[in-house]
Amino acid sequence: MARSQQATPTGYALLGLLSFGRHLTGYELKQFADSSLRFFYAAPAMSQVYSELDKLEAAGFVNGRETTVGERTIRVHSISRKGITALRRWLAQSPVGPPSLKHHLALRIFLGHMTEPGRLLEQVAGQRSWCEQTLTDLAIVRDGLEDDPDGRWSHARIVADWGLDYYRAELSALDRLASALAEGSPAVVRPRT
Amino acid sequence: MARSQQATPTGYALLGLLSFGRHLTGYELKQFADSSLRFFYAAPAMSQVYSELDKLEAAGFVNGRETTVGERTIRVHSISRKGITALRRWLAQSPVGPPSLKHHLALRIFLGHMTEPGRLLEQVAGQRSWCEQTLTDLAIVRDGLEDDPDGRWSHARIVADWGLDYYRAELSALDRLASALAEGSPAVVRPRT
DNA sequence: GCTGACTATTCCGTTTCGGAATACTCCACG
DNA sequence: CGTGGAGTATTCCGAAACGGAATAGTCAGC
Repeated sequence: MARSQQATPTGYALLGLLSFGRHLTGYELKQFADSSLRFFYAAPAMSQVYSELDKLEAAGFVNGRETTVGERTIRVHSISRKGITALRRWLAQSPVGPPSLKHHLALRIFLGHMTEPGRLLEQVAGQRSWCEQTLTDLAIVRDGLEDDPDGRWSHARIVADWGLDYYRAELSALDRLASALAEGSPAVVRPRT
Repeated sequence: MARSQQATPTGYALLGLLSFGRHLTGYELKQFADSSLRFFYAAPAMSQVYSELDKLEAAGFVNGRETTVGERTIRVHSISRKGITALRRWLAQSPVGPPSLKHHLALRIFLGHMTEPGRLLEQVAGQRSWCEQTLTDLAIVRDGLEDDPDGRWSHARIVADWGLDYYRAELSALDRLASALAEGSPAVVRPRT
């Protein structure tokens, strides 16, 4: 029976989205991920959403129901009782790894000896505006969670607030970074090796 | 000639490590990554270090030299002139994507409606101690960069300082997270702040 | 001379990414 | 109406990244 025991972390993340109780197509699930997971857990690729759904369904964790809309048949997914159990177990038992971060800008700075200082500052500025954008996007999401009669989204609110903290800190770290670079650069007339 | 044009991001990251001028085995390169990249750019798997080195060498970006040590032949790698050019070009031209983050703890919180509150707080505490550990590790690395006669590590210092900011912020966000959770579930007594 | 930690490399299967291809739906505009 | 473009829904494919285990030599200490 129990096929490959467990789903993959991404599988559980998607299962978790379904645990909010909605019945979603792969496409809708992807949209949901893009407006929630994306702020703290790199949203999976479209293709992966579908392949995970297949696997989750094979494991009996989600139920897929086909519906016909005009010419085409679409597949709507919901979490199964078995899926709920599996998810609970995973949440309770699987070790929580350290966050994994790929900070492309930090890599650029680290290798700053191979770059013109001006370019570096541009890149920091670019990052800064991305960060501001993300912050406003998140603020909008957070506001949308205000109206929550049955308390289903209370943890989502906590995470959103955490995210606001996180991105605000990111922003100010970016500013300090910019100063540090500006301080260091003008003095440094470097002969390129 | 030019095989697949460019290396992969991880390839460039490793090439960047070699750009500090040392001649390293795959193993040493991995160690170097583990003590530098790891703080801001998930260090690549051992296996990947070797496969990237192969690709970089095939592209002419690194020179591999075999040396014999007793019974075995080891391969020492250094960046080539062509590699330096390629790296510079990549740093100057490739767009700097947004940081990609997989915050496993945040996912757990987000799905908190499927978990016991106590378990959640434990997980936050676990994350907190990981974070403290990382912070002290990074502080040690940062100290080691103090002695830098030829200024080669000046950007590394800037990144290290940025990282200290980053992880300190992470830590306090974690504490606020813990309070938010504790508030929501009054049953639980909060451990020391 | 043995043992165990460290150095060095390779292999293999799975997970994840990313983008393109396909095709239907629905609405707005002429 | 009817057509075209934005949005919905799914699939395919190849490349990138991960992770852990297997193999094997080196070197120190006992």
